[in-house]
Amino acid sequence: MKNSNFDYMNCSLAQTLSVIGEHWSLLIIRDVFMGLRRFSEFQKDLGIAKNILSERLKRLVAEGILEKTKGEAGFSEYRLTEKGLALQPVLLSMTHWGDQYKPAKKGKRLVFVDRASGKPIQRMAVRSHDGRKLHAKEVKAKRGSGYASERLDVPLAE
Amino acid sequence: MKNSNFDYMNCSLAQTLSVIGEHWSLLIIRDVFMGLRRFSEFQKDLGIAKNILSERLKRLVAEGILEKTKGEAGFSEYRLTEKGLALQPVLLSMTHWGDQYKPAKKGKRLVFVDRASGKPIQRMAVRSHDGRKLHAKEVKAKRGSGYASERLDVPLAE
DNA sequence: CAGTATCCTACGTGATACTG
DNA sequence: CAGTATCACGTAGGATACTG
Repeated sequence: MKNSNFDYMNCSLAQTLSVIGEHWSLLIIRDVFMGLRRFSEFQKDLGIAKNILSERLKRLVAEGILEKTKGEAGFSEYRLTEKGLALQPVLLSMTHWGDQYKPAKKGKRLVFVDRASGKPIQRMAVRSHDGRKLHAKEVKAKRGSGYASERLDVPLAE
Repeated sequence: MKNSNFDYMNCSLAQTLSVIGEHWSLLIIRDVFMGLRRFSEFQKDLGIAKNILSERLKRLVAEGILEKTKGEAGFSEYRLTEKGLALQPVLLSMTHWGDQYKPAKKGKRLVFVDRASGKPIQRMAVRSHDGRKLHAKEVKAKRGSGYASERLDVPLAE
């Protein structure tokens, strides 16, 4: 790839990929969602080289997805910002897809529950304005005001 | 990375990343969602090298995400299988995040609508069993029956 | 503990030429 | 049109040693 990011593409998906679409970033973010906070925890959990981890954390902080603070014990800690927390639908959509199409033999590896009720959350789904679940083929894309390229104007999943 | 995939990790997210977590795959899938079907269309739209595109398409077909058929004109066509269509929540979650945090100057690049009503779909959101939208911090992870590693057992976004 | 600094290797990628 | 076959390159990534 020319410059290893997709900024030049006028596409929100590509924009997102330029930030998190790289081998380690999403896994680090997942770890933070799972409650890991410290450099050594990420390193142990992921088996990632320290120089790479250092670089990735720096990048995620620079992107405003993580924030670095000093923990009680005086060690550095990384936590999700709101921008980072907003990635949860992405993580859960991917996890649900993996649950369905790349399942573990014995059942789901993780179950996500509503902290208040303890009941599992719904599967991530696309919903119409009035809340009905939509199948992929019921959705189509239209140009928005920010649409800038000469990309083919074809309906989504026609 | 040792083997460029994450199969060794007991994690549905990592499983999903091993299939689509690579620079071009998701963008190809997006193109198919947008209605592109042919090798030359992908190549032109993405500016990807032909050998790479060939390899990626082969992989996506092998994974059961795309299926290759002969179109009317005798040319090869690629279409999404149900497994591929099931990735729509992933794509839309990423797109919505990009819309919010990496916006185009003039507004949304694409708007996704319910084909029947023409009205925009809802933003992708995590929902409780009874349909309430949940904030990231209201969700926590619990071990499922397929949980197999000695990973730290920490709550999600505690 | 939480990194930084090097070195080295392998793989993803791009460019180009060729084929059925 | 839809690929395949090579080659050449850059950089992400791993390993290791070192530091505040």
